[in-house]
Amino acid sequence: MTATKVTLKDVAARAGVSYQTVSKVLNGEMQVAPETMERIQAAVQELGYRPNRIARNMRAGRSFMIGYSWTQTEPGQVNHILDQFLSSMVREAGVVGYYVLPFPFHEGKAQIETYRDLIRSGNVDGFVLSSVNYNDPRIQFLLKQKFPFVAFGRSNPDWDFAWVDIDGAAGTRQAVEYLIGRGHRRIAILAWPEDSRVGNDRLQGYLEAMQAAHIAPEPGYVLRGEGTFEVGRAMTLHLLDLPAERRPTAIMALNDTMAIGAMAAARERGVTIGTDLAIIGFDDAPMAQYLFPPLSSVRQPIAEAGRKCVELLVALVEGREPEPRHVLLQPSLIIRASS
Amino acid sequence: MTATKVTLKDVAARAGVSYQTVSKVLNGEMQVAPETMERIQAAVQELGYRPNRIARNMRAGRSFMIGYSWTQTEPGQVNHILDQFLSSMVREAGVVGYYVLPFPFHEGKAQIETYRDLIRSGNVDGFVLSSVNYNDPRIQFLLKQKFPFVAFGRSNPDWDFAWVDIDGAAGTRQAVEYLIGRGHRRIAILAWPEDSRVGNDRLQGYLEAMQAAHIAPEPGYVLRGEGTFEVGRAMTLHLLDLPAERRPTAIMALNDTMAIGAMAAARERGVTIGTDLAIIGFDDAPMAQYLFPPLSSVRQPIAEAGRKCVELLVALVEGREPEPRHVLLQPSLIIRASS
DNA sequence: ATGATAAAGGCGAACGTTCGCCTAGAAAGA
DNA sequence: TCTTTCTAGGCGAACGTTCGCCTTTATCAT
Repeated sequence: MTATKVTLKDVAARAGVSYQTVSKVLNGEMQVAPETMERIQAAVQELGYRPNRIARNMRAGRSFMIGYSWTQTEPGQVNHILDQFLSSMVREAGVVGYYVLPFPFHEGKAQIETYRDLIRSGNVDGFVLSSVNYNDPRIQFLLKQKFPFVAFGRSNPDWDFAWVDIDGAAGTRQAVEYLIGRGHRRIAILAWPEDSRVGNDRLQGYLEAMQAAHIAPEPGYVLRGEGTFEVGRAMTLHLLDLPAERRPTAIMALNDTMAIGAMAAARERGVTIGTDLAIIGFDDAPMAQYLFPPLSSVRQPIAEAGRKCVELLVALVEGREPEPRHVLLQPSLIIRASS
Repeated sequence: MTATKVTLKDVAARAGVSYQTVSKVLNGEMQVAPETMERIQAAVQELGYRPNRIARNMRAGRSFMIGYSWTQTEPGQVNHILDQFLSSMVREAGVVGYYVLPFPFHEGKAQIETYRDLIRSGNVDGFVLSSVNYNDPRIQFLLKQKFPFVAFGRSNPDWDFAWVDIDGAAGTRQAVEYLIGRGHRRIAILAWPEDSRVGNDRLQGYLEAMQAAHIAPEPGYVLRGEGTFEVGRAMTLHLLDLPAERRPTAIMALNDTMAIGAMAAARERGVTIGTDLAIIGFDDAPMAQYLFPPLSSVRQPIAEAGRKCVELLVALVEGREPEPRHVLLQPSLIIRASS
């Protein structure tokens, strides 16, 4: 039916005014006689006019697009984050007249080239970065280019840029405090390699909680490795094979996948989870509640983070100083039968 | 540094030709003297020129964007599909010069309005639909508008449109055949409500496999309900509480969430999964391998589906007839300890 | 009556491309 | 020598907006 695109000129012709007038009226930039107003609105309705976004962007000299790219998880890993994070960004962006543009993730040098190309071709007005780590080359590049971006996650402390993050230390601290409150003293932590900023943050919360409770940190209780099921399982087997007086009574894992590995190890050693050994994970993966026993975990306000990223970025893009420039969101501890 | 946008005119000025000539040379639509060619290429390099995508689209009268929207899962549900599906679409689209535009999902009448707006504003050249079901209003609308789209999933048989789907019946059939091969005769299925096209497809595979093995379909073995943990658990409790001679020895669930509910029920009744009761799920959720015991499941080639959707859609958008017009991908059975 | 002011709306230009047609000069054929 | 045919490249126009400035007519105070 209305197959052909309807433009300002079509509306103008029908309303009997110039097309520029229609534009101004629709944008509320002009006073017109009430009857003219009505004629224009009627024409818009009848023809089903919508401003052409491309032409509008062309004129505006920008794209009203937010670039976003994510590291695809290996098969077998979950990205339960993406759905919530992206959905909330898309929604929030829509409210303020933007869209989110997902683009392919590339490793290595090609990655920066991708960002450069998107900037040069005018494809995006700004970026949201995720999977941020120390010395992130994207941050380095975008700072140098003075191109607007918001990082979901922190990086080097001496770099100044807008970020949104979840307070990983607070999450772990809360969990460990809970364990201490339940009488645990021998609490081990399954941590990540030292080059992980997120891992170090979360580990920090453990150290703080232990110190606050005046529990001397047993050196062998901080284990580091990749955050996989296998690593979590192996670490836990090692812990459970310690002599009885040094064997931990609780294990904090920096993500649920490791926690599930820990659960498998406990099962193998005939240790009852929840009574003999408390286990708490991090992320509150959707499956956590269905495990046996259901896994306690630290839940992150992902949707809120997505909203905030967009909010800060749009401010930057439009030349306003975002207030505040850094957002640290609080996770919450979800207690289930595993602890 | 190169903060200001560099345009064709900048390149042209530096190369000493008209900007239209630069355009044609870069698009390979014109023969020029080798030295001119070199000068142009040098200028492009030195200035870091990239064609402005908005202007290009403006001229082309289209957006080179593929609209995509998905139903956000309730908290507690997993969307492990999204990561793979979207990533593969984005990648494939990039290869052929398109981007994927995610837009907010709306329920009810507002949904069609969203699609209509995207079309009228020239925001997208076509759509990929997911979560398709019978009588899908989006399909109805887009067919009437003659606007290009590809559905990931089938709908009413008498509607003619391009789709990509995963052969759910084949997946279930394979799984049930496997169970029969292992000697099971009393096989129950945790199915979905009758208004689910996907659910009916998958159920069909069960019926076919049973019939092919000449196993009379026990009426009480086909249970229907929402695909949640709780429903799966309740159905399984019911099955396990049947008198011994009618109690099933195997359960096929139409998704992993129900299968996990079934596992919980078995545990509650002291039934050993894998020996006393075989359980097979569907989807091969990332967690399936880490459950206890690891859950057998039907894995779907999601990334391949995403690629195919884009491939078909781009053909439609560019006026070619996609060949073939329907793609039915085969899932594969992953056997683990639960069966 | 006269000039100032406001209200209502018109008009040209520009954003950065691509497309189609045109032209100047050189080479080639008659 | 004159016409034709290439070759290399130029030029105007258009896509659909928005923006700034201008014009016309009516209104008002002096």
